[in-house]
Amino acid sequence: MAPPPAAPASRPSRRSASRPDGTRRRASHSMEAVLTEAVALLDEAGEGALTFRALAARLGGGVASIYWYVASKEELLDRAANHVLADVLADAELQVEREDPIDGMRAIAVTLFDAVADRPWLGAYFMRDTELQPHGLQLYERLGQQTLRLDLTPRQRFHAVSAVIGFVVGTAADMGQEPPREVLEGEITREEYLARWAEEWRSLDADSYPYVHHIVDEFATHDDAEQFRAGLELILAGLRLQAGG
Amino acid sequence: MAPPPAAPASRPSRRSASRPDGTRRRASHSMEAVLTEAVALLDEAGEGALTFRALAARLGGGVASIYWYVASKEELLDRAANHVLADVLADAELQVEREDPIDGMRAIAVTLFDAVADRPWLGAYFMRDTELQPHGLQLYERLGQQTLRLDLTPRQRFHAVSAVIGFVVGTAADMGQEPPREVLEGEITREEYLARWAEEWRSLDADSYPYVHHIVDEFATHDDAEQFRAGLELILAGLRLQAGG
DNA sequence: CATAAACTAGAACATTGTTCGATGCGGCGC
DNA sequence: GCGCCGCATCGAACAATGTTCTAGTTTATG
Repeated sequence: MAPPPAAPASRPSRRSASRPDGTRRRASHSMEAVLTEAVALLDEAGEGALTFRALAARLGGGVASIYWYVASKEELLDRAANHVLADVLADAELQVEREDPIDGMRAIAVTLFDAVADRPWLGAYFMRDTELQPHGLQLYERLGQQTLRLDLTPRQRFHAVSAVIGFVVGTAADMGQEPPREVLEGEITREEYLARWAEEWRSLDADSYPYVHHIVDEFATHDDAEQFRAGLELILAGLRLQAGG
Repeated sequence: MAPPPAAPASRPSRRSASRPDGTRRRASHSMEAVLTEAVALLDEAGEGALTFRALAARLGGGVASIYWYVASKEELLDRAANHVLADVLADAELQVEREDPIDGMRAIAVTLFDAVADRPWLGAYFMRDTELQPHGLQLYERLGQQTLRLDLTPRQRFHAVSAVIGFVVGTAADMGQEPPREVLEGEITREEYLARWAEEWRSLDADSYPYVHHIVDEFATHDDAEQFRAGLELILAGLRLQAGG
């Protein structure tokens, strides 16, 4: 979505086919292995867990080796995002053959949401650099293709796709914020946690916070996915209206 | 928007009235000063520029002193966000007296967007902890109050407000990503930068990327604020429809 | 076999958030 | 005045991180 830096030609960063031979003294990585382990680290313990040292240990090599494949941590995360988006894209391609283009948009949006929701880091690195993230660009393209089947101007199509992506990424990143330790470590459940917050809200002055009191029960029992879907429907309804029903 | 950690009672964190007396050996801060300088640092040079050492230097004191007011950098950013939201809230309050509740929602959303757009860090820390961010909660309340004037169920109201905030914060954070050095240092303008990216897109295969080609001109000349407004209108149109026109 | 490119890695560096312990400052009871 | 105690400040040290330097080893190719 956001403007990408023009990629400086930089290092070759080509993969090396590590032969299936198991007996090698020195660790042999290959770009694929680096990204796979990086994503694994990210998925297991969140963004904070991805350090060059932890990654090197997992690869059984030295810290500096990673720099042969990647020029910086930023690039590592850009590439890791693209790596994950390959699966998202594959899923999305399957669901594109809808009669109704808006159904197609919804399907892609939901797929992307699911991916970002349990990978909070992905939101921040989605389509930052189209050169490093071809899969992100393709996802963008797929979503946009649906709008080509709607009666809209190019500008309206551009705005529609931007809106959907902004909403998906923003909402997912927001919902995916690292839960506090208490929940992560299983001390309390998500419900208890929500209830605790709800209680805090209920203790607010009712006259000053009529809305908060009005929705506090909904909040306490809400489901993230349903909340997302509801918001998405608003956008899609507005879009359908714009396209002339 | 996202669940907040239950605030551990922690340090008192009260302000101390630093007397106007200029001749003091030791630096006397006060919470207000800390937050003000932190925000200034953030605004001047982005999230990366806010370090405890830089902040201490600006305050003319030692690094460890800041920890008397704030338990961690996380809390510092939460409080800084709340500090900024005070102004946003004041702006929003002025624009709430609309006839049409949806006009009111739009006004608040635009105000919040403007604030986040040129403060990328704000998006990531918006309403993370309502106890530390009362202003964020009040903004949420104000937005929600508009929906009380619409014919909706509590759940629909909850979803509507969540959708608007998710879209605003997500889009603004996305658009507000740090521009690359070339642009920041004035080597090239934003237009040239966009044009460069557009050129890259135009070089893609036209059959595989029909949509990208279709909107590339729109992209090259697009205005962030207009793009945001267009997306917001989609949500609000969907909402109006849901409320029965 | 020699040469260059592909690839690995140890050690060192600067910078960051955070903690510890010591020290000053202000008012209050006596 | 004196001593005490809570508020407030700060220097120094720590561990962790991204990154660079430099040197080494492997692999393909002629």
